[in-house]
Amino acid sequence: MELRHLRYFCVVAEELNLTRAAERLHMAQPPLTRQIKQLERHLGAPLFQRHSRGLVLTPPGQFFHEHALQILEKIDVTVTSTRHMARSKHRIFGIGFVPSVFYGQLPLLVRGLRQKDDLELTLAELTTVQQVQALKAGRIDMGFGRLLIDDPEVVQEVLFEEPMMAALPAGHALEGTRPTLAQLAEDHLILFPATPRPSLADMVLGLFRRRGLKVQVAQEANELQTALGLVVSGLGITLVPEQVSRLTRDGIVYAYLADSGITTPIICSRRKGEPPSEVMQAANEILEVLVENRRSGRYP
Amino acid sequence: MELRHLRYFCVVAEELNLTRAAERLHMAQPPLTRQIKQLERHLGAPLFQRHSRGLVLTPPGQFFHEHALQILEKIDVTVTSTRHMARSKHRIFGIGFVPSVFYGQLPLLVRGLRQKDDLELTLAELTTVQQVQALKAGRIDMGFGRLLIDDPEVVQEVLFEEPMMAALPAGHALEGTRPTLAQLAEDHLILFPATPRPSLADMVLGLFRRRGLKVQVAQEANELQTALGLVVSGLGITLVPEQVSRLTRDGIVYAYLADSGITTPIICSRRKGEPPSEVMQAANEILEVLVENRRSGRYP
DNA sequence: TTCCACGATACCTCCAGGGTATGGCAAGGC
DNA sequence: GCCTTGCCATACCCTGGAGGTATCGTGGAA
Repeated sequence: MELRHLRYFCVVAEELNLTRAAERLHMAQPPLTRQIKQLERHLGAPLFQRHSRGLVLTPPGQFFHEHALQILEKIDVTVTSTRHMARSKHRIFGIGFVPSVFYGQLPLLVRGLRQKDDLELTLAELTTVQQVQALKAGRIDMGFGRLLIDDPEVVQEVLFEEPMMAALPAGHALEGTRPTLAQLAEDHLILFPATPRPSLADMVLGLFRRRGLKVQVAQEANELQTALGLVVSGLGITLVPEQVSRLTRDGIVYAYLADSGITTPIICSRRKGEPPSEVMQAANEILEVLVENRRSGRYP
Repeated sequence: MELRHLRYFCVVAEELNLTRAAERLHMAQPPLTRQIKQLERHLGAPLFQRHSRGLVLTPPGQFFHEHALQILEKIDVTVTSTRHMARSKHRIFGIGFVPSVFYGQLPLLVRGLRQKDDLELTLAELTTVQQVQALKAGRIDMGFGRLLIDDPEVVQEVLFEEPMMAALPAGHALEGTRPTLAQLAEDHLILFPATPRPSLADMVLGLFRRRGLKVQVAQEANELQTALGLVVSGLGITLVPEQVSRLTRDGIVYAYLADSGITTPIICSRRKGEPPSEVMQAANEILEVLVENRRSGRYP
């Protein structure tokens, strides 16, 4: 499959007529028909129902159309940004983070670093795995995630272990108790983030799996707050880091777990063996203060 | 540019050696060199620095690598999901929504619909524009967004107008006041969601633009809570729908605006002229109750 | 019944992807 | 200092496949 397949498909999906789509694409109708058939063979899924006067998208065709558009859009954006970047001329300090660590002290680190002159920070939402890859490739300089990853080129430091709490719909039978993972496993689970993986979602699944507990995943959400919205909807329960519970939300109650040791680490990742730059030293100092504050319970 | 360019590029970026990359790709080294050069010409950006013993990624190359991997991954996922869907056999009621509407009553609509037997809901995070496209294509059946879009095939109903509030870092000079948009325009603005566009971000930009106010966008974030994290970081301020302020967060204060009429609509979009199915009727009834509750100030 | 719109197939052309051969450069080893 | 080696870039070549035209088959509209 090539991009031209996606491009051709999207135009056909919009026109629902191969002849008109071919005109838009400045090509003849028969080769377009063949390219669409080639795409369908590759996917092993019919994307259109053929009729004597035009086409109708099948449900898989509708699904594929939605995502093909997103893919083409992301490609456009990536190309444009890459071109833009090629014209830019300055060194930046890149920080990668998973969104769930942005509820605690990380914003204060960013605030501290921003007070330094002549430093441009870039912040990228990346999974921990992506952070490790990005560090190795030099795309970021520091990463904050939740998963321990064994990589000889990257050093990971556990800043602290954050307890996980259950997020339950208000009125849930377990409200006001300290539920066990076994009790929670009887409910449906809402996972976040949906993609990319592996992520905190997989860590959560691992918690249950290691205790021989089977869970039913009711839904996945991209954003943590969307997951909480789904909890309000009654689709199930979710597990969140403790800091998240500080944002009280209608329809949600949080509960500490009865099981001990149910924590998620906040992990700082750096490249191994790299003498720290001045910026990195400054970041490390700010981090030490933040970790000490967190350990001693001093919040801003 | 085709997908093979991205595939070749990613292998080269991993190996940093064209000869080894060619071996991995089961092709000869000279055509691989040409394909990479072709990609660089297309981008108008050098992706590698050449050395006598291998390559080094340039910063644009690093950036492009990160995104190319995401694109290829999304393609893989899309292909797999499309194949899976082709084997599936059932009709679903699809709801599209922008994340910021999931802080209010939408979760209750989902909860209500889930009580109906034999109904499978799918929930998709989509911009309002994407919702209109998805409705027309039959990919979803109802959408909840923030932008009015004139489309002859889609009916939009404004459920209610939600006031926008300023989210300020605690300690901000405007804390405890009712700031004007002009005052806010003097600060940096944090926008969300970053992509895709147009979205609530553009609606916010429009608020300032229509009053002849220029804003400086300090950063964009994908998630609303990440944007709030950036506010905590001191990067700037952001505007959020009123419902969001119910989640109090350390380091953030919310302020009603002095200007009147600064609201964001919650809009329900449906296909035009379609006789409502039983499910659609049920959804409409639940919505009416929710809207009435919201108007009369009765919260659950 | 006839006409037309439309997608699918058969056959054809030619270009671009991938091949081999080879050159140039620089780092490493002796 | 010289030779060897690793590696990327260019020149030239071949052929498979993308895209072309011609035409057929089907079904809806007039």
